[in-house]
Amino acid sequence: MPSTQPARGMRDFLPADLRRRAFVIDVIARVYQRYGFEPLETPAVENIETLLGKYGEEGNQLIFKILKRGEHAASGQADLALRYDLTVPLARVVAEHRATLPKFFKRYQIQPVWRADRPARGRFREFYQCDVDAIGSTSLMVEAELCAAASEALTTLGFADFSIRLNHRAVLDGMLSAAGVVAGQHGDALVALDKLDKIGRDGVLKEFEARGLAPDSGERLLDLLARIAEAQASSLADPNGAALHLLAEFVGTHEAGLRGLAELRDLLALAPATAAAAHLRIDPSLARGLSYYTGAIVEIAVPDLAGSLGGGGRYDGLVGMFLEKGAQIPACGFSLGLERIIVVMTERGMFPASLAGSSADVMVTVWNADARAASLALAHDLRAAGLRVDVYPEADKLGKQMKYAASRDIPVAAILGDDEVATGMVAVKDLRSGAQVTVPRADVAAHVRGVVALPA
RNA sequence: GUGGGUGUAGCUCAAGGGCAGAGCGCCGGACUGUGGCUCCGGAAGUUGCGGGUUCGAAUCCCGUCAUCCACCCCA
Repeated sequence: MPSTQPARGMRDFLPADLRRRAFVIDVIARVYQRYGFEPLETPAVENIETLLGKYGEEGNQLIFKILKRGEHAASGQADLALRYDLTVPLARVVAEHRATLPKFFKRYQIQPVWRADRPARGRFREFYQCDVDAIGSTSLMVEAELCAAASEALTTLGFADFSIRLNHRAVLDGMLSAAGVVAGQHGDALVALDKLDKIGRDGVLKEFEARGLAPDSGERLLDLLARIAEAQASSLADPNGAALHLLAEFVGTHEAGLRGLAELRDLLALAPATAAAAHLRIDPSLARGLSYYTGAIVEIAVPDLAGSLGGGGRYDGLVGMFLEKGAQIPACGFSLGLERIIVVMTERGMFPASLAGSSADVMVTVWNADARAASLALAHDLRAAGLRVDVYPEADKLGKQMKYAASRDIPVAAILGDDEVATGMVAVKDLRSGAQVTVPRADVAAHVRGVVALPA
């Protein structure tokens, strides 16, 4: 007998799970829509060349590959793959439809992605991302609106204590160059630096050594980060300004670094007018793993989760990888991780109590075989009146039917027995209070509404 | 990918070489027109799977799969 468990890292979503997921997705989608983003869906499967080389070395290995079919099946070669994120498929779509899409294309996309990763707490092999991206503009207005949209989505869900860590790839370049890290080793240095909050100062220095980086470069970078953290803590009125000041000192005349700092200043100047205002925090140690980012990068953190709730950034070169040589279309996007949000909301008890409710407002009982049609007819009328109605499917003993309704948390039973049919009445029982009244058949819907406190 | 924990009834868990158990749930009855409370009875397990040690294995050993935790990485 085959196992009844879903494949490793995959999950079945039972009704109670799905209600919570649908609630979160609905909140996020509505906020995205309010910011003028349009819906998009793309296939689960992409040609493998579409995905390869877009995510960096780690990413390439985590792509779920689909072997060639037919006579090539034995070769182990893959020509298709499950999508790894929603950003690369978007870049492909933008390149494919660039002639007809609006000049500034703003889309949101809430779909599953797949990674051949080892499952862990809050981490799965199939999981949903909630992406918003704006294509076609290099303006920092775009970053500001994306941060605002993500902030508003989280705030609407009930999060108050999140921070949006903010950095810039060009600033990182400037920092590393100023610290004496040669261009070819920037990636290694970033990976090490990114772990500062987990492994501490000494851990980062060891990483530098392990990766063949000059120890004094590491020292200088760590000193800078420590000075910035200190300055942020002591300038509560303007921690971001203090951080930018120190970064500017350190970066000196590095051209890209100066450009990045100017962009961060620009973004911070725009943010006070948005929902992201209180949440943005310059964090010079933020690097992010994906290789396609070119400008501002952000990540959302909450205190009680090791990983992030979401992240994003500017990727002005990605769409160009699907275009004729030299062509480029600027883009910037943000992704909220549905699973992470649900984990934290569940732990904190943030879901509204109404989500735990039942699947039906009322259950119609079935007296005996002859009464089956009468019960269906009653259910039909109640449904026409807008109620959610379950009909017990068999003519079991009434006690069993009541027990079933109670076990499903259905608040009302409509009992249609011989006596009721003969007199044109229906017995309506409130299963929560035990109160039962017999009302004329025509009044059942109104009465049930009253019992479950629905508006007429 | 690394290290560790755990797999026994539908669920939560006992039994640590000598007859596989409890609570909850489920089914039937006390109550043939009414759930929750009570009482009585019942069904239910190849102890994850495969091998080994032993007179005898849920228990010890090896392997394997699943799952959880901490790392690595990420959403």
